[in-house]
Amino acid sequence: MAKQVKIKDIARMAGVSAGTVDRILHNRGNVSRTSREAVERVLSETGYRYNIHTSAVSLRKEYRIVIAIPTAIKGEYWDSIRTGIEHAIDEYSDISIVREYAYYNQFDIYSCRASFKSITESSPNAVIIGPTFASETRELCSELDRMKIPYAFVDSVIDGLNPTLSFSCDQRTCGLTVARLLHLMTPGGQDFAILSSRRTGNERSNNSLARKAGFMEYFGRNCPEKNIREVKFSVLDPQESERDVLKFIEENPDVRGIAVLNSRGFIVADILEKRGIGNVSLVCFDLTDNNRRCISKGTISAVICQRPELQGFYAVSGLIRNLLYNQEDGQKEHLMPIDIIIAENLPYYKEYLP
Amino acid sequence: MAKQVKIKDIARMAGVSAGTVDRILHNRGNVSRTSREAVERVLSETGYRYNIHTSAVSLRKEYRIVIAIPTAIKGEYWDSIRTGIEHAIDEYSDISIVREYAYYNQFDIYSCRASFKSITESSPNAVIIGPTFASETRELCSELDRMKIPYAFVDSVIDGLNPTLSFSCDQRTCGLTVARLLHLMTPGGQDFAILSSRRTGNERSNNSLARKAGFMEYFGRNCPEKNIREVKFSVLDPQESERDVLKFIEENPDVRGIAVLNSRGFIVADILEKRGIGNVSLVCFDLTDNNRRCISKGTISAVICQRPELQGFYAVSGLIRNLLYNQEDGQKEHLMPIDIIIAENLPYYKEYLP
DNA sequence: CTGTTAGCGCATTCAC
DNA sequence: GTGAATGCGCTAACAG
Repeated sequence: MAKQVKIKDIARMAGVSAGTVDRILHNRGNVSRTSREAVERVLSETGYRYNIHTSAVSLRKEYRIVIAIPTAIKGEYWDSIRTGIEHAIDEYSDISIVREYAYYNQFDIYSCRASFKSITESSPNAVIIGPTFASETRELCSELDRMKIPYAFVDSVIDGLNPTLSFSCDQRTCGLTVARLLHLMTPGGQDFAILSSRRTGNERSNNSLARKAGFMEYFGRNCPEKNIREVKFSVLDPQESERDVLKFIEENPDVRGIAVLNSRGFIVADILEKRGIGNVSLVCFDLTDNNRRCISKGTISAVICQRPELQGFYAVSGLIRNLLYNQEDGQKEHLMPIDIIIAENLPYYKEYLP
Repeated sequence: MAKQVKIKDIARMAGVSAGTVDRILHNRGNVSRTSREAVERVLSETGYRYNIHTSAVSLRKEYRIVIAIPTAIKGEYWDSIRTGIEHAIDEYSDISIVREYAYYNQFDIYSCRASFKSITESSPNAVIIGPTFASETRELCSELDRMKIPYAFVDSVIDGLNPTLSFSCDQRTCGLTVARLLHLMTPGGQDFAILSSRRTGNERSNNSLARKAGFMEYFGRNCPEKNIREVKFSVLDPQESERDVLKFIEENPDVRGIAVLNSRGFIVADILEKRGIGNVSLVCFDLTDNNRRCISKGTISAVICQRPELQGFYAVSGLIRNLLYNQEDGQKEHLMPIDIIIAENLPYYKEYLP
């Protein structure tokens, strides 16, 4: 039963006017110590929370949010993040939000630099960053810090930076989970493999390392006798992919379980299917359209989903809360749930409903 | 870029006043056919959506929502639903919502009748129902229909009724998923078992049947050679439970995988652990505190989670939207995702974050 | 430094 | 059947 008390009430109770209370609530300065103390006391006594609706009504500014993420190709990982972002902007359509995408090519550091440069030049009200290149991101963030522009990370976090908010999964735990699933999905398997992408520049390299560490940790702890092979394959050139994968399979006929520690599991699945190799189980990351197709078909056994849509959604809503209501209170680093998708629960999987 | 246009704009464009537009928007009658048509045309042309904030501000009514669910014991299934409900009410604290719980004992049909009777007598603005007893629920709903009170189902749905909203999982698919997990978790297992609760009255009986059907369907389709035993055990009297479970294990030494098609998996897990029976894997439903403990410990292999908190949350928010904004548009029946929880992804599992 | 005041967009009387 | 007028709680500009 909080929320009855209004700004006028606490003004009266503190013996000041509504304007003063408002100044205090928004750290807008120009308030005497005595007033501030009186008001703050009443504030905490009453547990005042202002009405988000009336607040939004009065506060009729326009906010510009720039989103700096790798190019979002329909049905792929970054597109899910984008979907969540759009969803949030739509949900908050009562507040004027202008969003601008500053896409960059995750394999091209120059495109990243160009994109990041344009951001600080346009001085937006907030930024959402899908960090790929560490040092470029660092530079961008230190500039944003200087300009006092809030920013949120999605997908992953760069060490040593201090974003307003971040949304990502614990990648070591993802690796553990993948290992567990692969182990389960490969009854009697003795040899396992990690396939990772060759030539992906810096692509989420932190993520990949942590995933691998988790994966190895699982097998080291639970079945040190298993052999874990590792090989890189091309994810850009289909012919090369096929050659890489088939060569690996030929040379390692005892491998029965393959983990692809990125979202490109479908590439491997499609190759194996095409060649009629059906006795190998496959686990990978991210519920992209292609992976979805392979799970239904059974050529991928399981996928780890990091709730990319929700990451995007929360990044926007969190930044809006920060901009509108200075809500710094909450947690800053959010570790998302790690979802497990198999053929059975795929049909009903979605990240939000209404 | 919708949402620029306001009520005054469309009033002007239709050559009427704001009041008339409002009457049309809220089906409040007293409006001429010509006006209505003019306005509706402009409305659809502009894709008008009114501002949820200003709307909420003006619309300063108090709403009473009654929640009729089985008694929520801390850390158990219905308590998660309750948590989601509370969370939503808190989130909507800007709108005056009074909630009243009409708990009933899910094993006592008389308590259910009494609880349901009190509901219609108090004529609330909306009702959330966790349906257990089918015919009692039917009666309640037909009364609510008559009184034109919107109601939402959580956890499950009763056939032939027409709730404003419903949130539940597809139980057959849950059964399939449990079967798949149990199959995976029990390498080399030949005999499997379903343990279900004895003496639970009508407890979610529809759910149980559908779950079992899904479970049997999986094994029938994928490994018809496996034997599926079935036995009931007490979930109320610990001594009796123990006797039931141990007797079953003794008589069926070849069973290596047990599915408990309700949330009481921990009871079986604890008994097995106590007796040092470690070679049996166990899969059950719902991430209760007890099940959580058993998953961490490894005495339960996997759990299916039906996002009860989100069910509660969405039931409230959906009803509020219905009450405030007559938003009948959206989908009515919502089938929740089916989450798979194992030891690895348990630590980060949560239903919402910020 | 402080109090007063004019809206924000919408819902709802209340005269016409 | 209709339009003008009032107020919701809060913000921000302005006058002191």
